Amino acid sequence: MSQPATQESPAPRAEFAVSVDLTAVVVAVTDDQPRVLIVRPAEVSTGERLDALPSGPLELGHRTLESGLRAWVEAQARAKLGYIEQLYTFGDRDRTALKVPTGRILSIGYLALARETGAAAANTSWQDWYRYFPWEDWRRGRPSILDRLEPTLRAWVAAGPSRVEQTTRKTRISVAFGLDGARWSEERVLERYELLYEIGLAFEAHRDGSPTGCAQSDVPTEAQPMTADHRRILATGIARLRGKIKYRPVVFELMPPAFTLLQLQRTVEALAGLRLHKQNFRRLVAQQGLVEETGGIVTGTGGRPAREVRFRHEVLIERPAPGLRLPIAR
Amino acid sequence: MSQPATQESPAPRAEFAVSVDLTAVVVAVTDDQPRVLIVRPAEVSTGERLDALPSGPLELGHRTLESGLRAWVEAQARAKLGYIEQLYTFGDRDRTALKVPTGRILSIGYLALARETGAAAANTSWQDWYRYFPWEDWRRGRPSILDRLEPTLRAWVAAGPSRVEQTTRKTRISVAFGLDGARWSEERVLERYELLYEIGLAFEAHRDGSPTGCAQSDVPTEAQPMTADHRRILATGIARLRGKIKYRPVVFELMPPAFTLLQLQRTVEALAGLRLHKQNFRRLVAQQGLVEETGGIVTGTGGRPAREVRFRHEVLIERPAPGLRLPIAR
DNA sequence: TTTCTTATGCTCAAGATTAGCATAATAGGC
DNA sequence: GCCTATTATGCTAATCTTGAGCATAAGAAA
Repeated sequence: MSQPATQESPAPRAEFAVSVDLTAVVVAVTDDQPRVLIVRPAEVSTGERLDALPSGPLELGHRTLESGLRAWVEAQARAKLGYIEQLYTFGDRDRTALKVPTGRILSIGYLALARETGAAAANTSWQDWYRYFPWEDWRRGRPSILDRLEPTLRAWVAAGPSRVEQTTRKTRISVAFGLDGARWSEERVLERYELLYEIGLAFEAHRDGSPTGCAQSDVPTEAQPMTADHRRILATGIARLRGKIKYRPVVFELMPPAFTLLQLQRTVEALAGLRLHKQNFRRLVAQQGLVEETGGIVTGTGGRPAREVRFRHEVLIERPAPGLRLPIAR
Repeated sequence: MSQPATQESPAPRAEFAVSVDLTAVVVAVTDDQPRVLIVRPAEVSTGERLDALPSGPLELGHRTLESGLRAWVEAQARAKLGYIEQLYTFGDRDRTALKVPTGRILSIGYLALARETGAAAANTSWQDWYRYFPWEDWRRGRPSILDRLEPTLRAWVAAGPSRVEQTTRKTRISVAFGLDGARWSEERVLERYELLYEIGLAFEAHRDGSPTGCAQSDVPTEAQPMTADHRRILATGIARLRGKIKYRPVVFELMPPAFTLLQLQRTVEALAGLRLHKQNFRRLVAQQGLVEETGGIVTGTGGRPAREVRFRHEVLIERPAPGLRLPIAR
């Protein structure tokens, strides 16, 4: 056993070649659709042109990981990023089509929020994120693709090698996909994707040569795969964002400076993939003091004109961490 | 601008040497104190013997990052880890005493929960985490060290180069440290440490040669520093755990199989660094169905004997994701 | 036996949530 | 100009949740 790396250790030992990719999930909401910035690789070797997230290798010149990411994305998309947060670092040896016997590729995933600007740069485009996860959009009711996935999920449960394993599998699909009486939980995006990968219902599992529980022909064609582990990173980003909008005022990073309450609601609905109760949504926003009136009135909404509001930046100081509470003694 | 890394790209390019350290915050609670597994480096070169978290380099043999971490920690501490989750990946070029002009050290931090077993392995020990963050323990009221820190914080505010910057700084210290009427928020552990580092009230800032706003003599001596960026990783772990206990039943990973409600409360209090309201805490635990009676009675508590309870594992299936809710339309 | 300490049951008021109904104000078709 | 569809917004009743506390039970220590 070698010594742990400490302050006193010598220069980093290159046990093997590690290459670090900084990968971004850049989100915007336009026309009530959640969009993600996509890069189409210019080089085609296999004939497959898989969508990719903007990314690039960590370089010596990057002072911090975040500044490196910013540099790559801003160069590729010619857009300025606002809010950024790190998501997760992926480094499974076998979760890629590209097997490197002497090295390893790490992907450090980031979530960034932006406002879609008119023209995307060459080779980039904004894509509806439900293109990659059609089962995640419940705004018009339960997505029909779930009916097509369910038989394969059930078959995988039945194929469990033991009773105990079958029970475990049943619980997993019930909780993840809201089956057998369980409630759909919009935040379990990554859990669902990982389960589909494991079962073999994600194209990437077959591409990577991972062991799967079903045939490649069972993979639904309407769900677009992505290059490398990018769909996994995107799932992580969506899950994080869906969780975060509930306790931090991050939605406003996606809104124009002034907007109506319905626009705000539609944006949250687009992200959560759910319809929300209008009156209660408004009360929630009002009582938290998240917005203030600009004084403007927006007509042409097809009904009574709406008041125009803007984000109250003061809330960041006033109520910096809403969220849950412990029963604190005072 | 080079091409983004994609599935089709060749073997990873070693732009420069990247070495990846897997670092663990291993937490246990014993005698109502939150403890963290610490490694004392055997090699001493500078005369300083700084505490370190268990860690080791990512190696080719590690199938996943998590299994690599598990291997390192279990070898160093001779203990099995239970719950594990990834925290964050740190890679700031200049946040270490060790400047590597041709490479970079990444630290991937993990949080692991354990039960303290009798004897720690040689070179390892369990340390109270408030040894590194004495301002975080409010169980016996406001920690006095805050009185000693406050003048330097105020001086840093006053030293802001502009009125705007001074206001920003004032808000930052108020929110982070619960000054000027703001409420103490137990989750802002990392924010507080980062602010102290920036101001120069953390030893590590002086060690790293980072620009600081105060003299090294202002650094409080009762707060133990750590090697490399380990105190930053520990702060991240504490913050994550303090947040997580509110919406996931992770505390039970730290409890013995059977325990009393007061023991459970003291454990949560140890982690949160706060005193909790007893009756309300019990009601919370009861109404969520988190525990069930074992039938046992524990005497010798210094008062009326307590019922013995155990964690109800079924809750993981029944209520898989409590947390906040959006006003969903049904 | 008294006193202290902890365990546990119960209550009350305030606040937040869920699920509605009702009314106001515009656009568009006739 | 009038009716209707559509959206905006105000208001309410029932239900849950939370904060704070009182009262009693049952051991341990003096």
